[in-house]
This record gives sequence, structure tokens and C-alpha cells, in this order.
Amino acid sequence: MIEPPGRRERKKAATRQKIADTALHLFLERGYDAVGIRDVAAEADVAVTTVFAHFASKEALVFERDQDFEQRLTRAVTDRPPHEPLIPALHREVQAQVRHCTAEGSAPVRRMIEGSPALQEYEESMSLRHAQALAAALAADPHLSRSATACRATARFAIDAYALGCRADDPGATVDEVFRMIEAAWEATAP
Amino acid sequence: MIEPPGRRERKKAATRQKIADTALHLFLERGYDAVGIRDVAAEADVAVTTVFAHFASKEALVFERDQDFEQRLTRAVTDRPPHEPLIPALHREVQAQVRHCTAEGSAPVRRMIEGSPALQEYEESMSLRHAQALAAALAADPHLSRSATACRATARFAIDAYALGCRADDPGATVDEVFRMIEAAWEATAP
DNA sequence: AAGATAGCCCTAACCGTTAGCTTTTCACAA
DNA sequence: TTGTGAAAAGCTAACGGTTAGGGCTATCTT
Repeated sequence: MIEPPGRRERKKAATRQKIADTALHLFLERGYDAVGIRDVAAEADVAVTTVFAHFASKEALVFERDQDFEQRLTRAVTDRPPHEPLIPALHREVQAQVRHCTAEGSAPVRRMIEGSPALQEYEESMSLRHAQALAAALAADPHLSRSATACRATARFAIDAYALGCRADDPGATVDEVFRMIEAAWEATAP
Repeated sequence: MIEPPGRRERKKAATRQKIADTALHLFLERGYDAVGIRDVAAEADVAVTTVFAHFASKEALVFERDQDFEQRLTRAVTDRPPHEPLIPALHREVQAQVRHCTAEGSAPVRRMIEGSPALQEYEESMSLRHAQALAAALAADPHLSRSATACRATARFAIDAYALGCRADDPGATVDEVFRMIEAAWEATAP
């Protein structure tokens, strides 16, 4: 969040942001399917190829904060105080992320995602990547001597908790309930 | 698996099968990305529009047995002997499906899927549908008085077990281990 | 036998995405 | 300052999955 890197990088970041903002604005205004990449490019006043230089696909325009999510999740594991138990740390982070994605302002975006199979599919595949990153973080933790399978399963379960929480009527209670299950599953793998 | 329905339906089924067979054959021979829908249509001697009349997308050509999987899974729950505990029934079925998908003959197909992001993404989104169907079956079972959240979570966990099993070095042991975790998670939700 | 309809065909296009190449802008050293 | 290399952005044209529109024939129904 610091400023100084050269003008070039600042301009690049600005272009990226302008594209993302324009896209989201158009999508919410006219609907995801009704807006083409060419529309986004024209409105953001850039070339179509520039859009794809910053975002790998049309769907990626909607999930701009993707990387953040993955980082926060893995850091919740790797940066937790030594000897702090794993599951509560994970629980807390997932709870926070769910709150973020069910917050007031995010409602129209969520509605848009639910309304587009392409976006849902993309979100799923993101989840898979996140689960893999999380599994790697778990496997690398020296305090947790669990099998690779246990790590992978727990990672997927945690992502499931997030996914269920985002779509639930009572997100907070849902995440709590699922994490009670995850806690039990994790304990069952104790060496 | 019975024959008699009229000629029209039989011809339709034959066309569908011919398209699927041709497609799989070409994909394995030349690679998924190197074969276009137009190639498949030409080789199967049908129009491109006919391909899409039978399959919703190019990826769907690879997962022809999709519906079977979902049916078997939900039936493992709904058709199990009364009072038979849920988790072992689910465990047995997932184990069987994993064996089926890691069998000798399926290796080239799996390699093809692993090699194509588009196919993996599609498989993920199928999994989501299967998890939803399974969750509905769990929620509908009168013998299991669990919360909707517990049903949804357990369904996703079971699908996770399948996904992990298909990709593991030792599929059988992996599924067993994950189901030990699921059993514990399920017990933790007992009313 | 006549009408209704499902299955299939063809053409033309839409849209996301990429390749190939040129132009502009910036960073940095001579 | 200026020259140079590289990153960023642009343009055009195309590729490949997918769909709309409209027509033809075989099958089903009555």
C-alpha cells in the first residue's frame, strides 16, 4: 500500500484498476452476460488486448481480489502464534472472509455471481486453487504432523465452510457449525 | 438398459453415442485442445448443431457418464437398507466410484483431464452439482435428523473424498482415511 | 392418410481469446 | 541530454466454441 514505485508501475496499476472498476460498473448496470469484453474495453478507453494483459479472462474481472483471499488464508496458518491450535485460527479467518463477502455492499455482486453459471464455475475453480495452497501450507507446518491426505482433506473442508457460509441464510452460524465438524474431523487424524 | 422405445428414440441414442465415441477417440488420439468441435462433427458425420443438441458443451463430451455418477451416489443414500448407518453406505459407494475412475482403462482419460484446465474446471462444477444433489438426498432422509448445514457440509466432504481419491497415489487408502474424518465430523453433528 | 413434431442440416454470425506486429512511454546509462 | 532497451498499450485479423434462424425429412399420432 506504499506509493513510490516508478511512474510506469503506477500507470499500469491505474490502468488495471480502471478496467476492473469499469467492468464491475457495467456488469452491475446491464448484467454480466449483456456486457461484452469489447464494451468494457471501449468504456475504459483501452484496447481489448490490454484487458487481457491484465486479466486472464472475462470472469477474472469480477474476482479482482482473488489473490488476497488466498494469501490471507495461508497466512492465517503460517503466521499464527507458535503453538496456537490450527482449527480455531482457520475458523477465525474463514469467518472474517465470509463476513467480508456477505457484507452490505457485496450483495449485488453476489447476486450477479449466483445468476451466471460461468461465474460460479470460475469461482469453483478458484476454490480448488485456494484449497491446494492451503493444503501446502498445512503440510509445511512443523507443528502439525499429519498425513498429506489429512492436510488436503482439511483444506478442502475449510474451503467448503467458506463456500457454504457465503450462500447461507445465517453465514456466521453456518461457518461455526461446519467448523465444529471440521474440528472433530481434524481430531480424528491425530497421530 | 431396455430396448423397445420407438425407432426415433433409438436413433437419437445411437447418434448421441456415436458422437461421444468419436469425440473420445479423437481426443485421445490427437489431444483435447487439438481437436475442434468441427472435427468431431465431421468425423461423426453430423452437423455441428447436432453435437450441441446432444451435449451442452465440448467438455461435456468427455463426461458422458456424469448423470450415472450422481444417481448412484444419491441412491447409495436413499436405497440403503432401513436403519443402515449413513456414512458406511456413502463410504462404500465413493470407494467403488473411485475404483472405477482409477481403473486400468481410465488412465488415459484421467491423464487427458489433468492436462486440460478447461476439463478440470468443468469437473469441479460437476462436483458442485453432485454435492447439491447429495445434500438434498441427505436432507430428505427421515432417519437422519440433522440440520441443513450438516447435510450440505457432509455432502461436500464426501465429494471431496472422491476428488482426492481419484488423484491420490493410493486411492483406496486415501478414501478410507478421509472417510474416517467424515465419520467423526458427522458424529459431531448428532442431535 | 394427413398433420404435427422431433431430430437433423446449413449458413451466418456472436463473443471470448490469442497471435503478430507497430507505436508509445518510461527507465537508465553513456 | 540523449540514446537505447524494454515494458505497456494499441491495431488488425483470426481462431474456436456456441447459438440463432430457417428449412427438410423421418417418425409418431390420430
